[in-house]
Amino acid sequence: MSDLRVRFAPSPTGYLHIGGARTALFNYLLAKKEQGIFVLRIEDTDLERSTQESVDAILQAMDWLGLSYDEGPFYQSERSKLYMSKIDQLLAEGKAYRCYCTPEELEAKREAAQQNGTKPRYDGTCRNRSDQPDAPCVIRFKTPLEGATSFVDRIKGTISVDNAELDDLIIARTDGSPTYNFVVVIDDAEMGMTLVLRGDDHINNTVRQIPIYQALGYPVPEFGHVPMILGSDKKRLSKRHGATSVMAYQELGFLPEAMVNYLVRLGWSFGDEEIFSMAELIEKFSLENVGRSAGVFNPEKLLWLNSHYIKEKTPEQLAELTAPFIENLSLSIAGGPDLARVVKSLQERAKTLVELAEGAEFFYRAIPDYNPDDCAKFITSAQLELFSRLRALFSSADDFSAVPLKEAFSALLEELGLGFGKGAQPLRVAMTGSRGGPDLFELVEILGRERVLQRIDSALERIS
RNA sequence: GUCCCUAUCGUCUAGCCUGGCCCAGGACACCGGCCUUUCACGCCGGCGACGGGGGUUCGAAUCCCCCUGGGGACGCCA
Repeated sequence: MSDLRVRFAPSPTGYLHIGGARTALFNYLLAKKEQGIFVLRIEDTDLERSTQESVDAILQAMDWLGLSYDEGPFYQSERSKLYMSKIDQLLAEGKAYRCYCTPEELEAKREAAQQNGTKPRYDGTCRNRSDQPDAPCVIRFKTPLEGATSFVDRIKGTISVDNAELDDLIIARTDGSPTYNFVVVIDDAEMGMTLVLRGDDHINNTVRQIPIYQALGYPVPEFGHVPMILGSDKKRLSKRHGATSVMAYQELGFLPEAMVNYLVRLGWSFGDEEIFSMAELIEKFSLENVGRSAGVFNPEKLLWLNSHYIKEKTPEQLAELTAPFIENLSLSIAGGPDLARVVKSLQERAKTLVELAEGAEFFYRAIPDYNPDDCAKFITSAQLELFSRLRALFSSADDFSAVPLKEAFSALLEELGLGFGKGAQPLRVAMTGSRGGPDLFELVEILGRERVLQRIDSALERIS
């Protein structure tokens, strides 16, 4: 048991996306590895945009990935009393002040600064005003005017910014509600975080938050900033690049093991190893091996990992996972061939559960969907005798299993003077509707005598 | 624009701190071959990178500087 305390603090304004999932994962892994505590906190200070659906979606996605938390979820919306008292404290100590500038005035100042070629910052108009009129105002934090704020980032090393670059940030809005940069500090401090590990888009926030810790007399935690995830065009990952929601990948037929493995390897490495179970990650993960630069999200590699984990499942596990996807195809599994045997025959051919379900389709249709081109080639009057003989063979076979069936089939082909491929392809198309798919006699066995005969009859019908 | 971060194959990365073992290793993708009744899997092989320029050094992917590229931040959002 170490005293490490880390957290994941999403704002419930949408689904858990790929980037958020990775920071959550890194925090989780670190906590597990160090036997520390992983806290979940919901940052819902923006009441306008926060929704319960988003909270549920985030919780569901974390659960799917296997990221359990030790404390929480805590909701910032329930902690306003604490925040208010801290604002009062800063005001009383002269470390914060009321600002009466209107949004319009600020907007004008920002524009002027942009024109000037300098960073738009609040100019401190109200910082030293002596009157305190009873008018709408926000509360601003007095950022140190001189010196620099620096910290040693656990991933990036020393980061330092001149305080002159910073401005007096708003810690409470006109309606009195506290803002993000303020509540984050209070929560991270009050919840005893020893390390704040978040996306590197927060680096700028970190240097603004450190003076607040100091003003409030809190110990400053350690920080680590994880690089961003980019799309294939090196732009920040967004919907334009495809699915960004973690749960969208679940619907696409991805396994959580694959997602976790992919996410962790995007920005972290352990020598030449590529495949990691959660248990191995907990053992091997460390911040030292996290890269410092942004990475491009690569769906191809995710797909490869997914096919790897599909192959690793037992047929029974896979059957359970695939069943809902088959039902999505409006097919009924009940009454059809045994699903575990079906997925086993398809297992090494599918990269996703969706592909697996699609591959299983012909098993669960009364008559397969015949591919016109393949039929035109393999189910023709030239195959009339073949199919008739096959019908007789299959109906009279004593042992309806792959090996003896294949032997009998080979003997028949020899008798007819046909090569194996000449006979196998027509049979395959008759059984599955097209070329491609599992081992022919394996699938024949799985279908069983009744369905096989049905399909041969159906093929014979098509010929005539 | 200003500030912060960052820079090895198309992509994820190893190597960099502690220069020589690196004319740079692995993985995905791609290409070719083998296996095979099909499609896949698998196996074997191939293509492919130290962003540029200056230093330092006997020697630099590794250390220093500049340039350039990329990302982020600049909100009464989080």
